Amino acid sequence: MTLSEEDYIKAIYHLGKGENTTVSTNAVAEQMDTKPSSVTDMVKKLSEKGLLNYRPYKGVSLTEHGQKTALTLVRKHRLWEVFLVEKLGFSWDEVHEVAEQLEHIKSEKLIDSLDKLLDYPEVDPHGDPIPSKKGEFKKAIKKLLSEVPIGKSGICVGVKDSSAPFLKFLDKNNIALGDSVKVLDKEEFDGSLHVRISNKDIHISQQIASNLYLKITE
Amino acid sequence: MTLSEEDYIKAIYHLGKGENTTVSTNAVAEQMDTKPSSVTDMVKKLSEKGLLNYRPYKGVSLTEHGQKTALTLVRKHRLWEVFLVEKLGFSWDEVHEVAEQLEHIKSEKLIDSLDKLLDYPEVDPHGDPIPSKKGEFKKAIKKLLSEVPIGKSGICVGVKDSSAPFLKFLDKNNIALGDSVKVLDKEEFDGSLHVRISNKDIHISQQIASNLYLKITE
DNA sequence: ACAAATTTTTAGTTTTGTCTAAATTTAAAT
DNA sequence: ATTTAAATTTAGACAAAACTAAAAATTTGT
Repeated sequence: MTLSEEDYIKAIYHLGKGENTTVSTNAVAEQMDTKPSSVTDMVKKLSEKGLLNYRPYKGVSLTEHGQKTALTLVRKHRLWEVFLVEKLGFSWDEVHEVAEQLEHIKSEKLIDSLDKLLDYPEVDPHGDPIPSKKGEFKKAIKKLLSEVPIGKSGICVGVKDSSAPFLKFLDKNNIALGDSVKVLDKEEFDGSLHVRISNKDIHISQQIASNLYLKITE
Repeated sequence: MTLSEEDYIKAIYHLGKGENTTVSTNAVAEQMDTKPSSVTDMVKKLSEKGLLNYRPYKGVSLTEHGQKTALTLVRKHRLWEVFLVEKLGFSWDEVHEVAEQLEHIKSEKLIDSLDKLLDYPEVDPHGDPIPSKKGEFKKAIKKLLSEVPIGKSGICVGVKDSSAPFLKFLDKNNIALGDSVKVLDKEEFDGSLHVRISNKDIHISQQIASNLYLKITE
């Protein structure tokens, strides 16, 4: 598999949102930041290789084999993201670009050892689940803080908005990846929340709450 | 810099043995496992980019800029090798192929953080020195055990021959990377050695001794 | 249902890095 | 000092992956 082929497989996987939906040539072109005609060419090649089901004018979907390939790439990408944050002190918004490169490294032993080093994490720094070696994974274990019901707790696993001002806010309030968060109360009229984060009670606006992802624990 | 360009720079660097010698087109072709005509093309391109000094029929050498680029690549390659051995449990002979891929990852922050994680190592698992961020490094600090004089000590940093039987021998005799070795005595007639490794005295044949590298400490 | 708009494909180029075969330059040998 | 051999370069072609412009198929609006 070339680098470019892998990128197409991943793009098609993500456009199908993990489900195995059929996606359009145009959608792939936009995702890949390329032209539809280029997509047609590549899609033909990949369907000849047995990775895609392609019907002209009708769109593409991943074959079993393509699905497996995509999951392996997602697994690699997300494990590297965990590594960058946990072991090298990268912040959430810095990891993507580097992981995008690292996910193409070919070595099964490398990725299995990395998995072990990181103690088999289940989610990446954005709260997205990491497929197992066999390609299985739990999905949608993360929720926006604003959608967590009163009384429930979770672990802070990611942000939706990774702009500097937002990250600065989190920093100022000592909110970090991995922190345990419990929703104590909600204000009806403005949607703001009272939460407990590492034994401190703080008041959080609706805007903030709708940009912070939790992995629900209880 | 493309992947291929980086590979040429590294090949030319290694052929010049770190010194800035002029190397021939044919030598580069052999090293890169490609044809001399391909080398000519690439070498022209790289000299236009200011990385190589090229005179037709006379060979190539690295410019200042090329030298710097090569050292950065070597630094990345060797740091990744240390990572693979120290953090992921790879053996000496498994690291090269993977490091060959990892060295192309582009992120200064990544490599600096890795350096820190590994506690700023000075040599890679084969005993070769790791250039600093600025491109400085000590050279030739490793010696074959067979060339270490009686009474001197060193740390086991690498092997010349990484065949399975040899590595198995090392394993059986509890010789591992990082072990401290002292040369006690030499037999004149067969070149075999009496050495002390982690408080055990053992007898080592000339063949073995001439395949084991030490970093001399005293 | 049919014309217009949109999407997708085809055909023909381009760039990067490679190759083969032929030509040229340099080095070696008598 | 020629001739021969070896090394190197040039010329022309090819595969991968992209692009542009034009043609064909599909979808949409009325």
